[in-house]
Amino acid sequence: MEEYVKIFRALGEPTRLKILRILSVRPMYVCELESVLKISQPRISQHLKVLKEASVLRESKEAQKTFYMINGKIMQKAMDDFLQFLAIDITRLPGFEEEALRIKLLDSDQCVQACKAGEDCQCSGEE
Amino acid sequence: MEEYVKIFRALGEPTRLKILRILSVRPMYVCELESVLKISQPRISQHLKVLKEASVLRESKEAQKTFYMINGKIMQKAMDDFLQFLAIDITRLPGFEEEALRIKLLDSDQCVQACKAGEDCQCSGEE
DNA sequence: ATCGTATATAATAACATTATTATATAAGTA
DNA sequence: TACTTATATAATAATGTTATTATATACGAT
Repeated sequence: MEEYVKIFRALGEPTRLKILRILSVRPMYVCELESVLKISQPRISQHLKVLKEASVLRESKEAQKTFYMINGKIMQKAMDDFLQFLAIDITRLPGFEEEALRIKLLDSDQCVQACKAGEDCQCSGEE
Repeated sequence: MEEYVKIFRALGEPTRLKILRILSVRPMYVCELESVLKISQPRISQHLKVLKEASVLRESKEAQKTFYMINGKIMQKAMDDFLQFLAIDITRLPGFEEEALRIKLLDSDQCVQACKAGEDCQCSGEE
């Protein structure tokens, strides 16, 4: 799940989306991005780092320059995988063991049964 | 673009992804979520609000209870649209007029020409 | 070696997000 | 009406993110 958090968080920021949109025209050097975006170089470098760490971008060092390009397939794949992650049977999902159990218990859970039937509902603080 | 920022930011948070994953088992009342997640009710309500404002969730009020469910199609659509947004010709993209122009100028831009040729490169601070 | 260029990193200030605690609203019940 | 329940909202403290300014690294050229 952390994978999805990382990629969505990387994408959920306007400057980074802008960088991404520009790099999708063609791969660029940092100095080219600077020239296109008209924002400071450290700001660009930091955002590039976040995108790179989320595997959205790849870099290619050329002497003292760095060439950045989109990892297009990884983005498509992450989104497909994410929709799968939502669709798959929760009992098979590592990290959701307790939640899966509690959902099962919901239906036999007095409090929630009552809740669903429109009776008293005090579902918190138990266990 | 703000649309994408909003939805990705909403998805880029572990508690919210967890909520989403659980609601994808089936729609639930807030009190059920509380029971499954074992986290505080205001915390859940606040995250539900963020997800709702990103159109990822819909709610249905039933008396004093609120039933939350996933807006599955909107998520699929947002992701498709996003990949389109990256693929479309940038000169046709509202909000990217200046950037499109500067990319065009890149190739006629002395500084960047030099940069690409491996000569001196001082692409910032101009204009 | 020294200098300049391209990029990265560190430190910091400004700002935003998250979780908690306390309180408000709104609906059903006695 | 007063009481309880379900949920939302407000205020706050703790934490994380972003932008800036300053500095470091690493490479090429002189």
